Amino acid sequence: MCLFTRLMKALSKLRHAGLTLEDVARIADVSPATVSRCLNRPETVNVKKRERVLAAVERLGYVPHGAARALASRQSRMVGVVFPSIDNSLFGAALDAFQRTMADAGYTVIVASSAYDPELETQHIRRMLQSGIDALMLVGTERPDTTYRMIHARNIPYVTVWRTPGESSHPSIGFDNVQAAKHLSNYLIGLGHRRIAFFSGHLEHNDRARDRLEGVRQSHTQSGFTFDDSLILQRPFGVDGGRHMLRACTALPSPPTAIICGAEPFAYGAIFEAAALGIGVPAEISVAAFDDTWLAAQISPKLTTVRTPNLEIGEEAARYLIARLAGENAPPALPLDTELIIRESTAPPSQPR
Amino acid sequence: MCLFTRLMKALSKLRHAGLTLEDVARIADVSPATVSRCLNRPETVNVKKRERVLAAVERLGYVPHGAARALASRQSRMVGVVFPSIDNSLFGAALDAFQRTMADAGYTVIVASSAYDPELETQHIRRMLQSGIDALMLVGTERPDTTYRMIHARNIPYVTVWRTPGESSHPSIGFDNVQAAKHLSNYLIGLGHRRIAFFSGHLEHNDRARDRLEGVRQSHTQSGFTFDDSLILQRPFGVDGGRHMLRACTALPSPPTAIICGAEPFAYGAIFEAAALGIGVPAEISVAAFDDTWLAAQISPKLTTVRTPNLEIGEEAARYLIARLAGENAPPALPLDTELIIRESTAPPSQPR
DNA sequence: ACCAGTTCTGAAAGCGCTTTCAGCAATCAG
DNA sequence: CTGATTGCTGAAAGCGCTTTCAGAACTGGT
Repeated sequence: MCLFTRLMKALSKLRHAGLTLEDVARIADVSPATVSRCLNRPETVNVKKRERVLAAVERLGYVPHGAARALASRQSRMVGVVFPSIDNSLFGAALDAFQRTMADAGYTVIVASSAYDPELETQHIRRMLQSGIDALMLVGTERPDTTYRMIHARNIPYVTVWRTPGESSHPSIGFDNVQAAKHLSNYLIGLGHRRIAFFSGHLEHNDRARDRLEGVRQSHTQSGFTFDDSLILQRPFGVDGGRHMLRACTALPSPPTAIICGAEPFAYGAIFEAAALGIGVPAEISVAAFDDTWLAAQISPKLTTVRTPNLEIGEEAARYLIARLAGENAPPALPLDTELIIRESTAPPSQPR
Repeated sequence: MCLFTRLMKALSKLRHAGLTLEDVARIADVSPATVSRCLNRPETVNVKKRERVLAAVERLGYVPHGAARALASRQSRMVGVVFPSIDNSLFGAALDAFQRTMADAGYTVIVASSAYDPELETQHIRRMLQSGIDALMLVGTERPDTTYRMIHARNIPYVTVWRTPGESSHPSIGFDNVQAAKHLSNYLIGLGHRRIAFFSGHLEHNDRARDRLEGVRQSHTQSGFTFDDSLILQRPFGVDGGRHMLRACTALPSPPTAIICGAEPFAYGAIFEAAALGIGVPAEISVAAFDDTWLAAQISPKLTTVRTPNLEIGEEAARYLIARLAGENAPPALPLDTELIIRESTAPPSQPR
């Protein structure tokens, strides 16, 4: 029996290549249960014994086995994030902040990128649920009911970001896209613009973009103007999309005098292309956008844009989930503020009509 | 006993809020072992029985419990990545590719950002090892021996990226930073430049940056010129660093005629600041860099830069790890190619001496 | 010196899955 | 028709940890 046990232990060593809690227990001359307690709720263990155990842990370089821990305690201390894209400083900033806050609370973050593909998103969510994540963060609220059912079935806290709680029934941390867009549009209308184009990625699977468009619409209506739907352009996300759309809309019989870009890369593209075409910004056409990523204040002309609280979103989302995970019934944070930052890319139209 | 069992089951349901493999087994009228086999090695199960089981899985919406699986099978199907920064399209692209390739092979990716802080990196690695990752990807090879020992102790495959195998004894996927820098420097020297500045982030914890500097040095030596160490500037990573360094070095008594930026954001900063200062690029000073991220070809003047295979690095690293995980003793891929892309930001110096 | 109350501790029972192993049935060679 | 082989299957033994529970070891009040 003793031989057998030893053999098994040796074998286990070979495969696992790591110490078990039992090894630590033996060295510290306590029971495995006590070692476990030292690691999880140290205050419940006699101080002398605790020191002995921790010393043994240190000396052996023992690292607990996460899966075993997760299985026994029913929590993995991992949280999942599915973002439309991570190769984008917008989400990058939020992710960074989220990750940092989570790490401070002892959680590990799993990330996946859905590439703006709803089906891929579902797949990632399923895989993460399966990995046993304790919580989940998603962008926007638009996704099939079946997906939400999957999440509810696991009964874990989750949070959607980049929109406000008001805009859906899901716990949500973000800002009011409609208001932000309305504010920007009002500013442009105030400058005298009457033909405003809206540059966007595909609206179909992007509730944030649709919200922003809605804000532009409302701004027009409430100012007594009509928004020309033919000035809504859609292209794949990226600078090139912006270049294309600028070319397309300057070629129109009655071109717009201002452009609102649903995302900043479109604005860069528009400004770069305008420069290449010899079209003055803002002299001949004004350009404005959302997000205020690092480039906005660097290019020339400096971009008028709506600063969105990207970092804060990541941080608040983490804080909310941590609170839920701790059993607190915290409400999701209030809507965060956006700020219209007026720089050089917007001006009154050259020939006001 | 039966009552007790039932009670336990019910309780488990409440907490886990999910089906167990046993539930599926009961519905499909087979043993749990068979269900497990259906999920893992379906070909070993009689086809009729298998269909019955899979139907039950489908019908119940059963999702296996990852931690239990990991514990029993000794593999978590998760791989870890620690990057210096994820809010950076450089690493973003690689991460995206890595993640996609890994997902296709059924692996989940855990990411953490070390913010270029070696201590934070160690901490993240420890945490990931603890989470039970099956493999690990790290940037560069410079880190304490203790960290590598931790990894070896777990006996999991790992790969370092952004350098070539030759540059260290660790499995490595990337390109030859020294050669790439030498090539770029040679080009500048060939144009007639004799005073070349090197803009860099902190060299201390960045082997890639040091390699690039080394390449610039070698290029000078082999061309018979001496590289002026006082032209090595270091600032925190980012556009602002580039702006500062440009200002600093144009104020020098004998300013450089060309700048090599160890990372692209410095080049953007330099070009933006030069524009603000009315310094002509490349008329008065040439600017070149590494990485060829999306912005390089968009700004004006278009940036001369070394295209680095960011995406390929992510993909190849994933492929390598997948092969190792499958038990193949694959060697890490060959060094990847870089390409000097000559655009508009470099030209012969105005007054060659 | 004794008992109630308090603090700690170790034994043991799982957590939900994989995997080994023995056994049964079906198949095949002789 | 027999014995050996093959293909599938279910029982059962863990994987390495947490957590419950009962009891040991103290504490202080009387």
